[in-house]
Amino acid sequence: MVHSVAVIKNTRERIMAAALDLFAERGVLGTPVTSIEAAAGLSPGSGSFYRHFKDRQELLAAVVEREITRVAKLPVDPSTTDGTRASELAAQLCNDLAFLGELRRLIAILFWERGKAPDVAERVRSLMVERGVELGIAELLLTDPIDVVRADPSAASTVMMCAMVGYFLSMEYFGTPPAEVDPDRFTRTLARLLVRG
Amino acid sequence: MVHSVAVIKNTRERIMAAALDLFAERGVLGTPVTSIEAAAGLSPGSGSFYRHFKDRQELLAAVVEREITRVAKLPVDPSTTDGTRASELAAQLCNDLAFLGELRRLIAILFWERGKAPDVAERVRSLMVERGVELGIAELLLTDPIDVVRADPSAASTVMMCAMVGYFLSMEYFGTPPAEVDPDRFTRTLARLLVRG
DNA sequence: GTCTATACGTGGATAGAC
DNA sequence: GTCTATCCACGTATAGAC
Repeated sequence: MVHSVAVIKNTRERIMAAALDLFAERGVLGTPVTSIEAAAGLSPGSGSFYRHFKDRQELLAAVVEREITRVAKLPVDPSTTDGTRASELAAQLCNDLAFLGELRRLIAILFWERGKAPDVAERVRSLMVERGVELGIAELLLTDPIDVVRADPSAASTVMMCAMVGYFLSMEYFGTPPAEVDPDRFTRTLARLLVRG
Repeated sequence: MVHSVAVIKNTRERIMAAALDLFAERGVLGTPVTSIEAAAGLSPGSGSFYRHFKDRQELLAAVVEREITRVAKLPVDPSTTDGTRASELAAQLCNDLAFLGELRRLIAILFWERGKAPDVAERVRSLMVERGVELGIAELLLTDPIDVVRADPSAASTVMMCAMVGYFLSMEYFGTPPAEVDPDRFTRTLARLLVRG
């Protein structure tokens, strides 16, 4: 029974896809429903949007939920987490940078929404931490750690995470890192500060 | 000749002071002129605002300019930059964290304005970099540096700056650092990763 | 399910009295 | 220099035809 399933993605999908980009780019307040309609191929100003969502807030919630789910399901690029050498950690950090790239829109929306959505902030934060710190990296740091890491492993993890987040956000919001250092040099240097070899 | 100078700060000042906070808190788009008037003790909805500024954009420019000037003039808390020991760097980093605190509103406005004000982004960025990296810290790192720092000093500086910025922004936007690490532990650990002793 | 048309509210900005 | 009053643009949201 085929029921002639629509070949073209249905409108609800197109609205969500368009809104994700627009919300990340201009913020929720900065993207009127009219422009969402336009971006979704609907006539701007017609209330066609409202056949699919109650209002902009409901759309926002749906979009964020969907994107969190998508990102959470992304496979954890392994890159051999068994050894302890700096080059392996550097590779792991490169993966983490890519993961932050996937979180880009969510982070942008979060920043636009500032205090307005503490629950979203918390969920995005734990996505970052779980992926970046808990899952593999912490153990990597704990394998034959240097003195500083041994002295306070969670502080060292925090430094690592903050450096990554700071680098990523500098790129996103300043258009460039504090100095002119490319991702490869950055992750390599960070890794060498944290582990032996 | 006293000319009876106004004891109460004049309205233009009050508007700018109010706007700085409101813009940082809710963004420019998120703070109607009416609310600026209210916050400045004027009747909201009266156009009294427009006797002092042409429009909101002009106000924004004035406010940002003024705040950049204020922050740039802040004295560079010295905290003895002569030695090379980790505790001294940590102290310096604590000062830097305080300095980022002074930049708080500018950074917030910058984030709200995203791509809209690349010139402001550049100026805030250089305020950060000049204060944090160029001015004292770079030399500190170069005095009897550890291998990693010697190998690529500007990459190491970048890691340091990014860690600081990442820590600061995590506090501001997530309400907490990636893990529960207070500023003191954070700066101490970061310092120990970067210098001998 | 999308359109045209429209009612309504909020906020930007000006006019003119005081 | 601040007020009241007002105009206008824009965006939200609904009604009803197709």
